[in-house]
Amino acid sequence: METEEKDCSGCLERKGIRPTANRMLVYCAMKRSHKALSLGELEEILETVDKSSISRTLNLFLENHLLHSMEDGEGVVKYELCEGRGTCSVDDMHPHFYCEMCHRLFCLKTVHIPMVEMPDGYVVNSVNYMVKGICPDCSCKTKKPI
Amino acid sequence: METEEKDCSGCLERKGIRPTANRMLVYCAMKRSHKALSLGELEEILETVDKSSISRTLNLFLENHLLHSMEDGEGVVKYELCEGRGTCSVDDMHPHFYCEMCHRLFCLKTVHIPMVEMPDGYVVNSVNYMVKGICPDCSCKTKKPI
DNA sequence: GGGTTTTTGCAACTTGATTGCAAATAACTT
DNA sequence: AAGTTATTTGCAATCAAGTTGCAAAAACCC
Repeated sequence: METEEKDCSGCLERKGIRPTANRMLVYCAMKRSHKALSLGELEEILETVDKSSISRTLNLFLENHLLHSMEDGEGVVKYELCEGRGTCSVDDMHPHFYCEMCHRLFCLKTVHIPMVEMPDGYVVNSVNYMVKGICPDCSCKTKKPI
Repeated sequence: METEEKDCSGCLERKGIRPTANRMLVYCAMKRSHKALSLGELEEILETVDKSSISRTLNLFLENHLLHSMEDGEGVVKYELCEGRGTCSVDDMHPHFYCEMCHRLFCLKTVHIPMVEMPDGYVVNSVNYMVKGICPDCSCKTKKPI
């Protein structure tokens, strides 16, 4: 078994997830892609794995806090592996930027999400900070004369 | 015409939107509900208005910055009227909390969204701060013995 | 009132995602 | 190692949110 695969199966087993071939493919694909992926995007990458299996795998990973999800600005859910080994602490997360012009989603990995103080009684599992607007590429294309 | 309706039509006209009967119904429904609503929820409230008309109305309002949208944590888009008169500035917005147990969405109107510093070139139009976890109702129900 | 534009409702469609079920695979037991 | 059970997978069907084409209705403008 190659090292990448061995790494993956370790990560899954540590969470009590049986590392089947499909699950490792999903995990590795997400690890290799350094951005958030949707079910549809994973389907394109993993031609051999059925959509429904990917869907079930993602939900399994989600339940076991192996990844977190966010919506991409147009109603599509995207998934991203948690950085910290397993626990998806709020500090690990970064804001996302959705460009309303080119409809791309950017990970702002250099920016830290400030945590707000929650009213009593709320248990926080994850935080999504989504900024919408115009990305650098599009904003310079559309620069209006002043 | 009742005062509520007159208010609504004024708000729409100020934005250059013709205040038709349906549009006023949508606007008033959102004003009366003090939480974010989805297309489906509006459809239930406004039995007389067709889904497609509501959808077109929401998109029209969105384009004219009369409301802002966010995703509710399960891939459904929710809409909320902008607070400030018309301009939906980032300061007007509040975080939302999605309970992973009861699947409800809470508006944390007392909490202010901290603005992060964006890398150069990004034009910010809106910010969504979405916290996911367990709400007070559910967390006390599921309190585990220590 | 007559002509034009805008809005609306209906039905059909698109798309992302989930589910039922039987076949395939893996795990367990003796 | 064979038989038994449990888990996972692929396929097709289904669900649900949202949008679109189009003709009828309503509003607008002389």
